[in-house]
Amino acid sequence: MSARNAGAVDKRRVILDAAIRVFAREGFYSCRVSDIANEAGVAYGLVYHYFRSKDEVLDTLFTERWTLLLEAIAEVDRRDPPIREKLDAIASFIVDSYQNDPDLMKVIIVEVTRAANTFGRAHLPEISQAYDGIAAIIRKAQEEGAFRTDISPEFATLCFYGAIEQLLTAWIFEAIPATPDDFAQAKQMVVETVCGGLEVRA
Amino acid sequence: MSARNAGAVDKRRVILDAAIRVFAREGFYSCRVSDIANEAGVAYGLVYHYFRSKDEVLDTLFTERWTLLLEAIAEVDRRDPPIREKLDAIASFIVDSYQNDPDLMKVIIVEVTRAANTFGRAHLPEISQAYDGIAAIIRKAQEEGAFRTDISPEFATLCFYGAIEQLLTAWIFEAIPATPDDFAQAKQMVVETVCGGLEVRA
DNA sequence: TTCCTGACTGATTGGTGAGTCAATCAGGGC
DNA sequence: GCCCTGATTGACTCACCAATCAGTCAGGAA
Repeated sequence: MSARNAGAVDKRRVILDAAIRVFAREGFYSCRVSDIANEAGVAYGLVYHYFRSKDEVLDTLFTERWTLLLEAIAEVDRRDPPIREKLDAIASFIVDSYQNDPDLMKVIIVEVTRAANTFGRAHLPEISQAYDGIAAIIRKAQEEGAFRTDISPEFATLCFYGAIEQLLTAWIFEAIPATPDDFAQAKQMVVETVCGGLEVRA
Repeated sequence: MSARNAGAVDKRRVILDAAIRVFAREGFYSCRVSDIANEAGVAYGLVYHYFRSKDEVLDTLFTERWTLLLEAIAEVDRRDPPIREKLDAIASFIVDSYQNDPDLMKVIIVEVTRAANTFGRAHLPEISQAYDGIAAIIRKAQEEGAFRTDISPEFATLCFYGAIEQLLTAWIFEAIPATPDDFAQAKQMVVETVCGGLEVRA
């Protein structure tokens, strides 16, 4: 890609990684593009060499990661394990993502999936796609008789995804502890609670 | 209060109501203070006569409404009906608030409770107070043997509140229908799902 | 009638920060 | 050696907007 830096770092990547830290620390609106450039150790203008605008930096970060989530959901559905394992795999993917890169997940949740006027609206199709994927999985569980049918799949999805996002929010706000143990317990408890409420009673 | 307008409207209130609409429509950061003044049909400077800053307008809106939520939670706990009714009352209060004034609830959720860098951090004590209230209610249900004890009250609260907030978010994004029937069903289904997952199995 | 208070006005200011652009520099092909 | 391409730089521009402030106006008190 770069002739000048054959073995050197990809500056575009460096800028994106710096942007994650800056957006997480100061918020998208509060930070300045020069903050990103400084954090990346790069000249101001280079940000505009690689990205058309400040917005495009955030769009890129979101799309990169959300694509992985959509793939994870599709993969789970393809392997077709028992419903509990499916939901566990999805919850784990999201929680693990946070554990591995809390700053990035913070940015995605705070600045995109919950930003109803700006980026959230813009990325609504991709966000909805994730909901639809989860809803399809739940619908199948209902058809197979594992889940009760008096709660719509779309609604069950909102409960499931909402619980996970609230969990991440609590970590983001540092309102609950975040040791590796807490992460492990949390996944298990979300699945336990939601599946518990959706399963057909014996 | 006003000597000049003895029988006239309270301009402070007019400004707050206009701010709700403007914040909901354009977002706190994107809108200008002049938008609020125009919407209120009031001179620009009057906003600064009643409020020290743009921030203070949002702070006021949030605190006004959140106080009502905290009172509702306390009241439910005081009356001490069965646990299902308690959670139903809380879910109903929030969903009804949205139904009655969607713009205000949109602003509170999008701009405050989910704004981890700005207003959310600032109002964390009040937000946490609501969580604590709900957690206390769930803890009592556990002590009385109605709820299973292997899921912590704090965690159960996150699931419950997270599901509700995700529901509102879906309405805010216009991702799900919002007829009076949908509101009624929604409350019922949140309580059903979460209680279902938390109750002790027969 | 005069003065005082406080609601109300809107032009102005001052700071800020996104995006531009002209210039520099390094490497590769000829 | 020379040109071309594209990465890289950072000073500058320009629009925007929060906050200020000097003033107007209305009603009540004295």
